[in-house]
Amino acid sequence: MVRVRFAPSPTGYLHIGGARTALFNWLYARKTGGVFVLRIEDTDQERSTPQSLQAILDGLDWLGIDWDEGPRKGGQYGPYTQMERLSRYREVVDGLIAKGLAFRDYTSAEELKAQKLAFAKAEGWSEEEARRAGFKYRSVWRDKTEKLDRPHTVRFKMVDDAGTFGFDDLVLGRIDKPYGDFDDFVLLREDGVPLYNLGCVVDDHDMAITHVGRGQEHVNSTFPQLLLYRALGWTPPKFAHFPLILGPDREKLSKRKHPEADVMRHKDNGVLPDALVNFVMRLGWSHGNDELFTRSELIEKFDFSGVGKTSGVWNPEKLASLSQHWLKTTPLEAVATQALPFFVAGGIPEAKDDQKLRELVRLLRERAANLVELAAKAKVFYSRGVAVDPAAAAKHLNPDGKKALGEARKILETTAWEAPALEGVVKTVSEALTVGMGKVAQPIRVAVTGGTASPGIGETLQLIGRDEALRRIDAALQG
RNA sequence: GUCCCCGUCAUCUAGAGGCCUAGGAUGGCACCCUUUCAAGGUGCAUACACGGGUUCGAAUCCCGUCGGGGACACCA
Repeated sequence: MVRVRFAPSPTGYLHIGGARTALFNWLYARKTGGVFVLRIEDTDQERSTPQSLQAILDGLDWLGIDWDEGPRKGGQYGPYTQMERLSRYREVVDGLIAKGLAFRDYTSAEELKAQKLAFAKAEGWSEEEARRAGFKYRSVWRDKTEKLDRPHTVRFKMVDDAGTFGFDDLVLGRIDKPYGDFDDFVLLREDGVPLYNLGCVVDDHDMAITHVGRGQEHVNSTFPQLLLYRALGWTPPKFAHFPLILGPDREKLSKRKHPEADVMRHKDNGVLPDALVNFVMRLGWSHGNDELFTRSELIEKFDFSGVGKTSGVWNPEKLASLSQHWLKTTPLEAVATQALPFFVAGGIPEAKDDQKLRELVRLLRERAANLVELAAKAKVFYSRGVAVDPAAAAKHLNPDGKKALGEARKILETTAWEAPALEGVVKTVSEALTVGMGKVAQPIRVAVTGGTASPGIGETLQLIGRDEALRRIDAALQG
């Protein structure tokens, strides 16, 4: 039974990279009939907030990623929030200490920092560069067993071995590193709260996780984790490290530098969740030459073997293109429902979930890349009167244009107000005046919409409504 | 700096030694369609980072160089 997890820390909104990690894992669970666990890694007390947790849950909900165990759901392996599992970490750590595989380190943070600095100085590094001076920490307490009544961390006693160790990554292949590359790393802080490596390993084991899929930034932390599994006598899960998503500047997509890193920003931009999912999937995963995937196709086709190794750069044009595609192909009802808030927010407070909304969505979604654009184009169908673009007027409401418009107005007066009949008026007038249909349709379009671009003129007139359309034409004739 | 990962069109990628005069998608350009816009159709331009090997044959395997990214916390 496959059991995978997504383990965000609630320190901000749902990040695009996190969302894709969640997606890959979720897809794998759904494909294999396995279980998708949502675990909250809230051990960073400084930064974790309930609001962030909510934001992450909202993001997953919006994307349509549901979990089988975790917050709101429960499950037999709970609790699924790390701060509720403190006693378990303590228990595991005590066992490690008893076996001499971990130790209490009474070195204070200040002392440690001083050691680092001294080392850096000896190596010729400046104070700012101390963290990358290559300092490998071996505590003076690592072989001592006494228990003092003083604040201490618990550290893993790094194995001293000249050799290397490693693992077979499902996407990267074999990776090995020397033991000497690692510190006596911290398991438990002074306050008894676990660090990432400990919490992650204990929880993945306790929750019976079979596959750990995460971003490539975690490759290096896999090594200490591997050692922990060994020390605890547990079998490690399989690991799959996914390539990173880079911003347009080719650096890792970060909340700080890249606004597009926020999943919900795309919702606000009027992108459909299926479009964002499709886009983000193709960043780092492929299935032959396929580009478009429905949710069920993704479930059917996803596999870690299709995940690539190279980081992908965010491509807004492609997102826009996919956004438009999904806008056009998603069932009309669903699009209309999602469009309504954008109408209201976009200056059409009177918009309702009615026939008019659906008709507008049907016509306008062919011409918009997202719901924001769609709502903007819909505005003219609700307003009283319309502001005519001067450039459009100059081009199409010249004397010839007005003549055609006047002719059309006369016939419109007695025409049944339905798209096909209204469309026919254009033809009638163009034949009567022996001019092209564009010479008739464009003046009408400019008169009733204020601009040169709109859906078919018949549909446009019908949706604006007889009275309002004639009123706008009269205004244009007089202008 | 050290270690790890990666390196095919501008971008996302297909490609598992001959199927490749390297394919698809997005973007760009042109044309077609056309009452506008959009969509759609057709076509064009643009890539195997570089240098050595291995092989009858390399985008595919090996080595080196260069380039990019990531990790180096009592963050995750």
